[in-house]
Amino acid sequence: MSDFNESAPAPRQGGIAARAMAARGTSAPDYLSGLNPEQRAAVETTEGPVLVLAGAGTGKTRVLTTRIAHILATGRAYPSQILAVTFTNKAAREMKTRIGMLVGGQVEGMPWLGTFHSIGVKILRRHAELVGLKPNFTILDTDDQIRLIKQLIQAENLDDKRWPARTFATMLDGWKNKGLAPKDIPEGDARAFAGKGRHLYAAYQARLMTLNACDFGDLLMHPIALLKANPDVLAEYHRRFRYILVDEYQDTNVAQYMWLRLLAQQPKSGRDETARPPVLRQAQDEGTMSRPSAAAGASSQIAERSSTELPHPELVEGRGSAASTINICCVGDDDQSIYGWRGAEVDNILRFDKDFPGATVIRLERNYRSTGHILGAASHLIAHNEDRLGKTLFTDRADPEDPKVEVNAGWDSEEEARAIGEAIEDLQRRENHDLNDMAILVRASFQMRSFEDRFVTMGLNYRVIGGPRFYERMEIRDALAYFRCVCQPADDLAFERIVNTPKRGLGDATVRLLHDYARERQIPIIAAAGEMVETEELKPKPRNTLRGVVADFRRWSELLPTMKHTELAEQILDESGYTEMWQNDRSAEAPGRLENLKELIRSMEEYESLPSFLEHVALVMDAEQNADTDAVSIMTLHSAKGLEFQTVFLPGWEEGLFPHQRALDEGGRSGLEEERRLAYVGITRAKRRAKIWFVSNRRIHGLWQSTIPSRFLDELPEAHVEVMEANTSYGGYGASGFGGYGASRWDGGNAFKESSYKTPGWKRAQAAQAGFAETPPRRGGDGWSGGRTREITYDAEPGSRGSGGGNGFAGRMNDGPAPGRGHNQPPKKGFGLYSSARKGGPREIQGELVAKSVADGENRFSKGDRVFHLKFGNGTVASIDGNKLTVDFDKAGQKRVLEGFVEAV
DNA sequence: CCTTGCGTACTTTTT
DNA sequence: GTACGCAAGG
Repeated sequence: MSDFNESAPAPRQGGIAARAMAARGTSAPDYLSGLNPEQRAAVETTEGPVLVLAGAGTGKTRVLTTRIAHILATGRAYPSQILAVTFTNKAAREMKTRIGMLVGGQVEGMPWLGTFHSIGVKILRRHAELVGLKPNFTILDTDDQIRLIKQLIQAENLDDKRWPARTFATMLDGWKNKGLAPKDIPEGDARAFAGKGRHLYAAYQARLMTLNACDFGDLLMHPIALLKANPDVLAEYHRRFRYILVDEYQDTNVAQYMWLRLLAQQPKSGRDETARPPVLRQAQDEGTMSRPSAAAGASSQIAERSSTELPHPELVEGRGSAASTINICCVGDDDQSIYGWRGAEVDNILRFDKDFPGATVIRLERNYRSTGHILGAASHLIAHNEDRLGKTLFTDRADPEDPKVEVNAGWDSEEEARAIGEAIEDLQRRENHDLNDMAILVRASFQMRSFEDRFVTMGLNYRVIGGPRFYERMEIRDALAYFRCVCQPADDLAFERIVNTPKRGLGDATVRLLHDYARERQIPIIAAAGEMVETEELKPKPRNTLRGVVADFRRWSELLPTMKHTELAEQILDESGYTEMWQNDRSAEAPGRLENLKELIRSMEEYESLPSFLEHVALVMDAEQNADTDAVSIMTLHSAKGLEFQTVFLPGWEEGLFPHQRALDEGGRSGLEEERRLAYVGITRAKRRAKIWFVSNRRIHGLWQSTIPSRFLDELPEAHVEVMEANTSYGGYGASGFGGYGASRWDGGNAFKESSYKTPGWKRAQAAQAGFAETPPRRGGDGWSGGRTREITYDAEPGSRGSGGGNGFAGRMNDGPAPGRGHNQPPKKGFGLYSSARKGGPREIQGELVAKSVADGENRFSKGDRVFHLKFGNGTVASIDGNKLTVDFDKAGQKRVLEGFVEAV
């Protein structure tokens, strides 16, 4: 609350503004040197709405941070008068550091640099009571949200199987992304969930209010509602924020757009979700901050500012339309909009100049990251999209040594992993290539597995980026729930989460009783528990247990003010039996979980108290990956956005996977275009080398399916692409084999051989694709599941370029069993691989294959054999069922394991 | 109340 | 193929 009143302090000695000003040179300041003309324009056009279309690798972040430094250095605004929003904490952090580097020292006093959500919280905490919350409201994460919804669905007597809470949560998210309150949702949605859609939404919101809680969507929704309903509050913010900067504008959703429009005080226009009273006021209204009205323009701005407030009279020099005070600068790239499925509206960026009339649009097209081949390939590909503002990346760098973008074919996903693994080792060996500077970017996370398996057997260091984040892990959430109960005795969801964790015999029945009791009396569950242990309503056993739990929480709560928070946290976890629970857990993950808990306590050190820690956790916590060790990164294309690598591997470019079938089915043309943008993002991550792969067989949902090359391959320009005829060290695996064709060049000697779109392998791929393009689209199916592989025929004209990109539907390839193959077996081709794994120390991964490909009756083991298992140790075979063994392990007890996972001793 | 077994689903993910 | 969640059994 405080800094509103001190909103225009004189620059502190050594404060950011002061230092920035001191750093300012007489002519062009240091920070401007090294910018190209477009970048410089983007930095210096401070007044009026500006859209910076920043292509991949064109120095977007640099522009953004330099712009802020410039605004500060020229005295246009104080740090506290700049609103700078990003999407992720990571981006916010990076911006903070980089501004700090420009301006020198730490970025103190940029209180309004943060994510949409964190700034939303900040606004909301100040004015919580205006939307019916208390300032100390809790922020629910997805998990809490789902559990709460589930309760509501059950309360409505709906079958939670037919109406899953997950689905509702997704809908909710969609509504909130669009800024729709219960009364605003479309009729169709209102009738969803057995006609209770709207009712459930309203009930959910009501429940949040009684819990004094918000979900993530509310962090945007509430501020919007609040600002709309309270013009005086809105006016405060208008006076405060002299400059607004938005990162990754192409990712904003409707709600974020509304939020920005409100704060940017954009007057009513055609597309107006943010109707608001005209609140352009003169500065004399409030405080010392001055903000000129739209009409007042630049001159009055200077006139009104006393020397003590803003010491630099050249405040508003020239630029920008004097008639506009909307100093909003949005930076983004429509070609990198890949979050449509979670509510991002590319439209926001596409029509920026209509939303903000008179906007300056600046294109950054000079790329500093990649080679000409990579840019050429990416640009040509993305040019197939219709909905774009249009930008062409270029670079001056031209090195004839630069490799073209490679397209490689493989037999199946395992070969793909193997070949990429070898390519990585090759680069490492021949060029001393850092593993840290290589990445494998996949469309879907299931693809990661084959790489992990392969790299484990190869002994190649890798790290998976993405995955469940630290604070989403079960043990972390459990621990946090304990802390929440101690700090916020009204946190029902937290209490419900851990009453019976570790198991203490307080199951569903007891919880339901507690719940009912609490509801009836309108008190928090913990309080209800406290009361109920004094009554006869519970059975003696649960009653005594519960009494113990209640006493524990009382005790911890009392310790809260006096004890050091890290120690208290440890004590809570120990005394509750939670630590012990994992110590006794035999599973492989248990040690890791204990380690995570320690890490959690460690990370608490940085905070003052348990409550202040909890405040930050909800929004800000994530696990930093350690970059100390050299390792290849494996991640999804989505999480690769914003990163760059020397070499990038792009596997899985097959119809149905990439573009993904579901994106096609559900998104139509725009779905396809988003997939194409994803491909563009993938290629442009590479500085020097991009290696694309596709395979002809992939296992999807447990079934092997034949696949055809992605249409995106056809959209790459030949001039920048090299089609590789490949072979691997496994000889028999000619990589160019499509659906049963033998390796055409597997005798071709070492490594890769240059080829082109004219090679037989490529033509076969085309033929296959042409054939499929003719198969009628099948609607309403669930994509890849439920089919069997079908023989691919190659009777189409060789070399005929399939209609490829055009028809919007991938051919399906699931109509009958592939000849010569059981439909549930890995496609066998070549020789020796699987059988060689049977003897002589097969590794676990290959062992799995053995287990599956061995025919019945050929078992290696018989009852009574002594065997060894990596995880479970030694044991005795108790019974055999096909390739599954039941083994009595000496330590771990009886388990069913695949034959391939054990070895004879 | 806790374990076992079956059915179902299965792209992407930040806050 | 596998993981996860729910429903029935000990």
